[in-house]
Amino acid sequence: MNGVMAIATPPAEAQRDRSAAVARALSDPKRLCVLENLADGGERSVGDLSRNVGCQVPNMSQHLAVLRSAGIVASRRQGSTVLYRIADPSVLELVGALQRVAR
Amino acid sequence: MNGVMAIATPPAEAQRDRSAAVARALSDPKRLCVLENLADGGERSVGDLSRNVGCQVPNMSQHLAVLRSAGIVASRRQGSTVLYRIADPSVLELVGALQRVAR
DNA sequence: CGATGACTTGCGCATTTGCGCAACTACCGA
DNA sequence: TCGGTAGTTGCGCAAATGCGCAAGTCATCG
Repeated sequence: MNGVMAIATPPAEAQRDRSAAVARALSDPKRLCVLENLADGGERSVGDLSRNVGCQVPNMSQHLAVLRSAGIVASRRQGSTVLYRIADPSVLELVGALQRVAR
Repeated sequence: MNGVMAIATPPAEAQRDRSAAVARALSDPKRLCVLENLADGGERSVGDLSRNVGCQVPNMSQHLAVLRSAGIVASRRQGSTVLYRIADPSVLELVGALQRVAR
Protein backbone atom coordinates (compact mmCIF):
# COMPACT_ATOMS: atom_id res chain seq x y z
CA MET A 1 0.00 0.00 0.00
CA ASN A 2 0.91 3.60 0.02
CA GLY A 3 2.10 3.74 -3.55
CA VAL A 4 1.02 7.18 -4.72
CA MET A 5 -0.63 8.69 -1.71
CA ALA A 6 1.68 9.77 1.05
CA ILE A 7 1.10 8.44 4.53
CA ALA A 8 -2.51 8.93 5.46
CA THR A 9 -2.76 9.54 9.19
CA PRO A 10 0.54 11.17 10.18
CA PRO A 11 -0.20 14.45 8.37
CA ALA A 12 -3.71 14.57 9.80
CA GLU A 13 -2.28 13.84 13.21
CA ALA A 14 0.40 16.50 12.98
CA GLN A 15 -2.23 18.96 11.81
CA ARG A 16 -4.38 18.04 14.80
CA ASP A 17 -1.47 18.58 17.15
CA ARG A 18 -0.89 22.04 15.73
CA SER A 19 -4.60 22.85 15.94
CA ALA A 20 -4.66 21.64 19.53
CA ALA A 21 -1.69 23.83 20.35
CA VAL A 22 -3.41 26.87 18.86
CA ALA A 23 -6.61 26.10 20.76
CA ARG A 24 -4.67 25.71 23.99
CA ALA A 25 -3.08 29.10 23.45
CA LEU A 26 -6.59 30.55 23.21
CA SER A 27 -7.83 28.72 26.28
CA ASP A 28 -7.04 31.45 28.80
CA PRO A 29 -9.21 34.54 29.41
CA LYS A 30 -6.21 36.82 29.80
CA ARG A 31 -4.74 35.72 26.51
CA LEU A 32 -8.10 36.28 24.81
CA CYS A 33 -8.12 39.73 26.38
CA VAL A 34 -4.74 40.37 24.81
CA LEU A 35 -6.12 39.44 21.40
CA GLU A 36 -9.10 41.75 21.88
CA ASN A 37 -6.63 44.51 22.66
CA LEU A 38 -4.75 43.78 19.46
CA ALA A 39 -7.83 43.18 17.31
CA ASP A 40 -7.77 46.67 15.84
CA GLY A 41 -4.62 45.75 13.99
CA GLY A 42 -2.47 48.02 16.12
CA GLU A 43 0.62 47.17 18.13
CA ARG A 44 0.93 47.26 21.90
CA SER A 45 3.88 47.05 24.25
CA VAL A 46 4.14 44.41 26.95
CA GLY A 47 3.62 47.06 29.60
CA ASP A 48 0.47 48.38 27.94
CA LEU A 49 -1.00 44.90 27.58
CA SER A 50 -0.03 44.07 31.12
CA ARG A 51 -1.91 47.13 32.33
CA ASN A 52 -4.97 46.60 30.14
CA VAL A 53 -5.32 42.94 30.99
CA GLY A 54 -4.50 43.38 34.66
CA CYS A 55 -1.58 41.15 35.45
CA GLN A 56 2.10 41.48 36.24
CA VAL A 57 4.59 42.12 33.51
CA PRO A 58 6.45 38.80 33.83
CA ASN A 59 3.15 36.96 33.67
CA MET A 60 2.12 38.88 30.57
CA SER A 61 5.47 38.11 29.01
CA GLN A 62 4.78 34.40 29.51
CA HIS A 63 1.30 34.66 28.05
CA LEU A 64 2.71 36.48 25.03
CA ALA A 65 5.35 33.78 24.63
CA VAL A 66 2.58 31.17 24.53
CA LEU A 67 0.67 33.12 21.90
CA ARG A 68 3.81 33.72 19.89
CA SER A 69 4.97 30.11 19.89
CA ALA A 70 1.52 29.16 18.61
CA GLY A 71 1.93 31.62 15.76
CA ILE A 72 -0.97 33.76 16.92
CA VAL A 73 0.94 36.96 17.56
CA ALA A 74 4.21 38.38 16.28
CA SER A 75 6.58 40.84 17.87
CA ARG A 76 9.12 43.42 16.88
CA ARG A 77 11.50 45.41 18.95
CA GLN A 78 11.48 49.20 18.85
CA GLY A 79 14.19 50.64 21.00
CA SER A 80 13.84 49.27 24.48
CA THR A 81 10.19 48.26 24.10
CA VAL A 82 8.79 45.21 22.33
CA LEU A 83 5.60 45.63 20.31
CA TYR A 84 3.18 42.76 19.78
CA ARG A 85 0.59 42.41 17.03
CA ILE A 86 -1.82 39.83 15.60
CA ALA A 87 0.25 37.59 13.35
CA ASP A 88 -2.34 37.01 10.65
CA PRO A 89 -5.88 38.16 9.79
CA SER A 90 -7.09 34.57 9.99
CA VAL A 91 -6.56 34.83 13.75
CA LEU A 92 -9.34 37.41 13.94
CA GLU A 93 -11.68 35.05 12.15
CA LEU A 94 -10.76 32.34 14.57
CA VAL A 95 -11.45 34.51 17.60
CA GLY A 96 -14.74 35.58 16.04
CA ALA A 97 -15.79 32.00 15.40
CA LEU A 98 -14.81 31.14 18.96
CA GLN A 99 -16.97 33.91 20.36
CA ARG A 100 -19.93 32.85 18.23
CA VAL A 101 -19.75 29.29 19.50
CA ALA A 102 -19.26 30.44 23.08
CA ARG A 103 -22.14 32.91 22.89
CA MET B 1 -22.06 56.63 35.16
CA ASN B 2 -23.76 53.58 33.89
CA GLY B 3 -27.15 55.14 33.36
CA VAL B 4 -28.29 53.52 30.13
CA MET B 5 -25.48 51.15 29.29
CA ALA B 6 -25.26 48.06 31.46
CA ILE B 7 -22.01 47.20 33.19
CA ALA B 8 -19.17 47.40 30.74
CA THR B 9 -16.51 44.84 31.62
CA PRO B 10 -18.35 42.00 33.41
CA PRO B 11 -20.17 40.80 30.28
CA ALA B 12 -16.96 40.93 28.26
CA GLU B 13 -15.23 39.00 31.00
CA ALA B 14 -17.93 36.34 31.21
CA GLN B 15 -17.85 36.04 27.44
CA ARG B 16 -14.09 35.60 27.57
CA ASP B 17 -14.43 32.89 30.18
CA ARG B 18 -16.88 31.00 27.99
CA SER B 19 -14.64 31.44 24.94
CA ALA B 20 -11.68 30.19 26.95
CA ALA B 21 -13.67 27.16 28.05
CA VAL B 22 -14.59 26.35 24.45
CA ALA B 23 -10.98 26.77 23.34
CA ARG B 24 -9.80 24.52 26.14
CA ALA B 25 -12.26 21.86 25.02
CA LEU B 26 -10.66 22.02 21.57
CA SER B 27 -7.12 21.92 22.92
CA ASP B 28 -6.70 18.14 22.74
CA PRO B 29 -5.84 16.19 19.57
CA LYS B 30 -8.17 13.35 20.44
CA ARG B 31 -11.09 15.67 20.96
CA LEU B 32 -10.34 17.33 17.62
CA CYS B 33 -10.28 13.86 16.09
CA VAL B 34 -13.74 13.27 17.52
CA LEU B 35 -14.99 16.44 15.87
CA GLU B 36 -13.49 15.40 12.54
CA ASN B 37 -15.36 12.13 12.88
CA LEU B 38 -18.60 14.01 13.47
CA ALA B 39 -17.97 16.71 10.89
CA ASP B 40 -20.12 15.03 8.26
CA GLY B 41 -23.15 15.83 10.36
CA GLY B 42 -23.72 12.20 11.29
CA GLU B 43 -23.96 10.65 14.70
CA ARG B 44 -21.52 8.21 16.27
CA SER B 45 -21.66 6.00 19.34
CA VAL B 46 -19.10 6.22 22.12
CA GLY B 47 -17.73 2.84 21.12
CA ASP B 48 -17.28 3.88 17.48
CA LEU B 49 -15.54 7.11 18.43
CA SER B 50 -13.38 5.29 20.94
CA ARG B 51 -12.30 2.89 18.18
CA ASN B 52 -11.73 5.58 15.53
CA VAL B 53 -9.78 7.85 17.83
CA GLY B 54 -7.85 5.07 19.48
CA CYS B 55 -8.45 5.30 23.18
CA GLN B 56 -10.32 3.42 25.86
CA VAL B 57 -14.04 3.82 26.26
CA PRO B 58 -13.94 5.46 29.71
CA ASN B 59 -11.39 7.95 28.41
CA MET B 60 -13.55 8.73 25.39
CA SER B 61 -16.52 9.18 27.65
CA GLN B 62 -14.58 11.80 29.60
CA HIS B 63 -13.50 13.60 26.44
CA LEU B 64 -17.09 13.66 25.22
CA ALA B 65 -18.20 15.03 28.57
CA VAL B 66 -15.71 17.87 28.17
CA LEU B 67 -16.97 18.64 24.66
CA ARG B 68 -20.56 18.43 25.79
CA SER B 69 -20.19 20.71 28.80
CA ALA B 70 -18.62 23.26 26.47
CA GLY B 71 -21.67 23.06 24.22
CA ILE B 72 -19.66 21.69 21.30
CA VAL B 73 -21.42 18.37 20.93
CA ALA B 74 -24.83 17.06 21.91
CA SER B 75 -25.98 13.54 22.66
CA ARG B 76 -29.07 11.44 22.52
CA ARG B 77 -29.73 7.99 23.74
CA GLN B 78 -30.96 5.27 21.42
CA GLY B 79 -31.57 2.07 23.25
CA SER B 80 -28.44 1.06 25.03
CA THR B 81 -26.11 3.21 22.96
CA VAL B 82 -25.55 6.95 23.20
CA LEU B 83 -25.11 8.88 19.96
CA TYR B 84 -23.06 12.08 19.81
CA ARG B 85 -23.27 14.81 17.19
CA ILE B 86 -21.94 18.32 16.53
CA ALA B 87 -24.16 20.65 18.53
CA ASP B 88 -24.25 23.53 16.06
CA PRO B 89 -22.98 24.32 12.55
CA SER B 90 -20.96 27.21 13.95
CA VAL B 91 -18.71 24.57 15.52
CA LEU B 92 -17.63 23.44 12.07
CA GLU B 93 -16.68 26.98 11.18
CA LEU B 94 -14.70 27.22 14.36
CA VAL B 95 -12.80 24.03 13.67
CA GLY B 96 -12.15 25.20 10.11
CA ALA B 97 -10.82 28.55 11.31
CA LEU B 98 -8.65 26.73 13.82
CA GLN B 99 -7.15 24.53 11.13
CA ARG B 100 -6.47 27.51 8.88
CA VAL B 101 -4.56 29.32 11.63
CA ALA B 102 -2.68 26.17 12.60
CA ARG B 103 -1.75 25.36 9.02
C1' DC C 1 30.93 53.53 32.26
C1' DG C 2 26.87 53.43 35.84
C1' DA C 3 21.95 53.81 36.27
C1' DT C 4 17.28 53.43 34.97
C1' DG C 5 13.42 51.48 32.41
C1' DA C 6 11.48 47.52 29.47
C1' DC C 7 11.28 42.55 28.94
C1' DT C 8 12.58 37.89 29.55
C1' DT C 9 13.85 33.83 32.10
C1' DG C 10 14.31 30.65 36.07
C1' DC C 11 12.24 28.68 40.16
C1' DG C 12 8.89 26.79 43.53
C1' DC C 13 4.08 25.99 44.30
C1' DA C 14 -0.87 25.06 43.94
C1' DT C 15 -4.20 23.63 40.56
C1' DT C 16 -5.67 21.28 36.56
C1' DT C 17 -5.70 17.68 33.16
C1' DG C 18 -5.36 13.20 30.65
C1' DC C 19 -4.87 8.51 31.54
C1' DG C 20 -5.60 3.63 33.12
C1' DC C 21 -8.19 0.82 35.95
C1' DA C 22 -12.06 -0.68 38.77
C1' DA C 23 -16.81 -0.20 40.01
C1' DC C 24 -21.31 1.30 38.97
C1' DT C 25 -25.62 2.22 36.14
C1' DA C 26 -28.63 1.58 31.96
C1' DC C 27 -30.56 -0.97 28.50
C1' DC C 28 -31.60 -5.11 25.89
C1' DG C 29 -32.18 -10.51 24.67
C1' DA C 30 -33.27 -15.19 26.27
C1' DT D 1 -35.22 -12.32 36.19
C1' DC D 2 -30.57 -13.14 34.64
C1' DG D 3 -26.64 -12.29 31.97
C1' DG D 4 -24.28 -9.29 28.69
C1' DT D 5 -23.29 -5.21 26.17
C1' DA D 6 -22.84 0.04 26.28
C1' DG D 7 -21.56 4.17 28.95
C1' DT D 8 -20.56 6.68 33.00
C1' DT D 9 -18.24 7.78 37.26
C1' DG D 10 -14.65 7.48 40.95
C1' DC D 11 -9.80 7.18 42.16
C1' DG D 12 -4.74 7.72 42.11
C1' DC D 13 -0.90 9.33 39.49
C1' DA D 14 2.26 11.72 36.32
C1' DA D 15 2.62 15.73 33.49
C1' DA D 16 1.43 20.31 32.23
C1' DT D 17 -0.09 25.09 33.48
C1' DG D 18 -0.65 29.75 35.60
C1' DC D 19 1.18 32.55 39.03
C1' DG D 20 4.25 35.38 42.04
C1' DC D 21 8.82 36.58 42.86
C1' DA D 22 13.77 37.12 42.12
C1' DA D 23 17.40 37.56 38.90
C1' DG D 24 19.15 38.27 34.35
C1' DT D 25 19.36 40.61 29.59
C1' DC D 26 18.98 44.58 26.49
C1' DA D 27 18.73 49.32 25.15
C1' DT D 28 18.67 54.40 26.45
C1' DC D 29 20.42 58.35 28.79
C1' DG D 30 23.47 61.17 31.74
